[in-house]
Amino acid sequence: MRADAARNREKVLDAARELFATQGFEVPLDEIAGKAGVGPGTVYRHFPTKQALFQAVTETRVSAMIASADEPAEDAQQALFAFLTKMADEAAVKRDMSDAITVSPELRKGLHKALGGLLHKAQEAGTVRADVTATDLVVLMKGMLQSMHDGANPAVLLEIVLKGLQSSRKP
Amino acid sequence: MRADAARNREKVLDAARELFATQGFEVPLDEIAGKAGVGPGTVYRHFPTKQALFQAVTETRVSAMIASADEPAEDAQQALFAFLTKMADEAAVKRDMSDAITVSPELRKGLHKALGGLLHKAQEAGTVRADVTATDLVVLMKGMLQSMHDGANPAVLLEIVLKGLQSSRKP
DNA sequence: GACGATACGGAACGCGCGCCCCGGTTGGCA
DNA sequence: TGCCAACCGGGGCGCGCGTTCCGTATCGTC
Repeated sequence: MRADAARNREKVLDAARELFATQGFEVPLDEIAGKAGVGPGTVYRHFPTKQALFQAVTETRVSAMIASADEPAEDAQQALFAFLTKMADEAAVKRDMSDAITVSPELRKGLHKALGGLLHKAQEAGTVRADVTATDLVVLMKGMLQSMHDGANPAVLLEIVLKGLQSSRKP
Repeated sequence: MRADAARNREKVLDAARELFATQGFEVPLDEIAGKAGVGPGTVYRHFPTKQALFQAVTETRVSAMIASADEPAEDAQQALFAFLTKMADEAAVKRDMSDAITVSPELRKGLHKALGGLLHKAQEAGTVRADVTATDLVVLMKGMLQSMHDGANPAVLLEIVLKGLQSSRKP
């Protein structure tokens, strides 16, 4: 690959990282190109589609988060809640976290699997209500993450969801 | 108003009711016109904008719901939760309920006010966590209602939110 | 320093959709 | 029944945006 090509690729990725984070997936691709100081055609030389660029930007962060779900934990509920908190913290600052669930099937599936594992263990421990499915949780989180960008208090939202997830059994 | 005009107006409203309910606000206006058996121009003779048509369709239902919030109740928490349940039940069947919050500022304000009143009373009674604002609640509900159309179990989602809203004080 | 391959920029295309306009039609009053 | 105003259908415009195409500039090698 030619040197200027590699340089432009990085410029595009930098611009995309910032604009996807602040405006989400709906930011026009021409705006990304403009911020990167290149033409739209150049973007398409490096990424076949807008989705691919988005995935390139989010994949790293999301994959790291998913990987963190595999670490063994003592308290199953604690592990699940920590994961959800991590998601919420990320989404409170970067707008592309919630879009990743919608835009990229791969990332969605990955999240679904990671959440499913944590959820299952917490349910077996009896501390999280048993009638929630992994799909419910993914979708609920997507809605909650989006709500954070509409003027709601992210911390309060998260607390509500976490409390709501707890099993109703009285100890 | 001429007789055929009135008839067409009704046909448009009927088609809009059905399509907004099943597909939400993003349904193309031409599709509504097509289902009504009229041209797009005819729709615009009766409603100045797509938004106005949407509002005409949803206003009645939402206003009725808002009005029901004014009925005096014994149990403040019960009143709030009943209202939220009503919203969820409606949204589980009609897709335009959640869009109404986004599309129509009037309806959003109305909902905000109604929810704010119920919330305030429930918070005074101490049964609902005090750090939630009316805006938080509107936005949270919007996210939850949208989530219902993404494959989540509406009943479970609602229960999670209701439980999460309850005050943490141990009686 | 010249030449071929590679990459660039941005104009242009296609598409979807909200909205408007106009030639033709229809309803209801005299 | 005839006439005019009201109304209708649907083709078309404007716009935003993802994507592509191509003439031009740039890189790196011989």
